[in-house]
Amino acid sequence: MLETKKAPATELCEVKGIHIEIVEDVRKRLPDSDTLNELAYLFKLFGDGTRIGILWALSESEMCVCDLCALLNMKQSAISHQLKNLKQSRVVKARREGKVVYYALDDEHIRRLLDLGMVHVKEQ
Amino acid sequence: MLETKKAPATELCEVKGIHIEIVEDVRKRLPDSDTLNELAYLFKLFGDGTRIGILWALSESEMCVCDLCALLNMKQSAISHQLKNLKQSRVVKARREGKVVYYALDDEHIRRLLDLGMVHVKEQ
DNA sequence: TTTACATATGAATAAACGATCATATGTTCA
DNA sequence: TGAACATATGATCGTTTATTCATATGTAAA
Repeated sequence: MLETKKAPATELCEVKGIHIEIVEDVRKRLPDSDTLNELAYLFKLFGDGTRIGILWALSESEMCVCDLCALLNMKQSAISHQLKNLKQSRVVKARREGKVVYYALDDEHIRRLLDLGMVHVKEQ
Repeated sequence: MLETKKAPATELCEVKGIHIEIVEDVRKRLPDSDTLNELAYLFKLFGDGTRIGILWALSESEMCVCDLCALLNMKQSAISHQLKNLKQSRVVKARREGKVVYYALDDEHIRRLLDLGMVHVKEQ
């Protein structure tokens, strides 16, 4: 095992970049970082087993909180907490009927995202 | 503020479920939990600011690691670690040319996922 | 107006995660 | 063969996050 030579190449790497033209060109077309973070946050909501279970279930049928608990075998408060997150980002919507609150996917994009993701998973 | 009555309604809730038929019907159509977890993991990969930056950049152009470092202003090892995660799930692919490794999106589904997610973000 | 049920929520905690540092590996060229 | 560069990776660490518990809120029926 060798000792490091002298100066860390790492620092320079970031600054130099290999293909300045490409980097600058892509930078122009990159959404601003707020937008990218919003996008990341949307996907993060899909990126958890419990939440993806909720979403897939709701893509099949509107369901109340207790239905989701039973289906996914999770505590009621866990489901409620996650539904709150999903609702805040308009991924699901809620409708109260007496004591019961029914949840559903907010729009068709959500279903299409689920389907498209599944295509990638299924194609091995 | 009231004291709790007697027995926790919470436990029963999970078992009872309000709409047994719906729950059982949805259960039949729900993918098995391994598949759902794979799907969640795929979305989780999209659910981070650095990785979504990488992915959006690669949707514009093939780029090497140093290009991505410069573009996103991140340390080389951070980028490399994330590229490893993305590669493991076949979200990106790598091509070596001498010392330089070029990364690109693995297939068209990835680009479509990005676009579809952005539609949701943009429509306020 | 209590009781029971359905849902929501704050606090606490353990687990997962991303960035960093140090260093290793792989490649080219002198 | 050794110096320089590009990339990869293991270990560490601070932060984030999902779940749980306890309890609050909201609603309906007795």
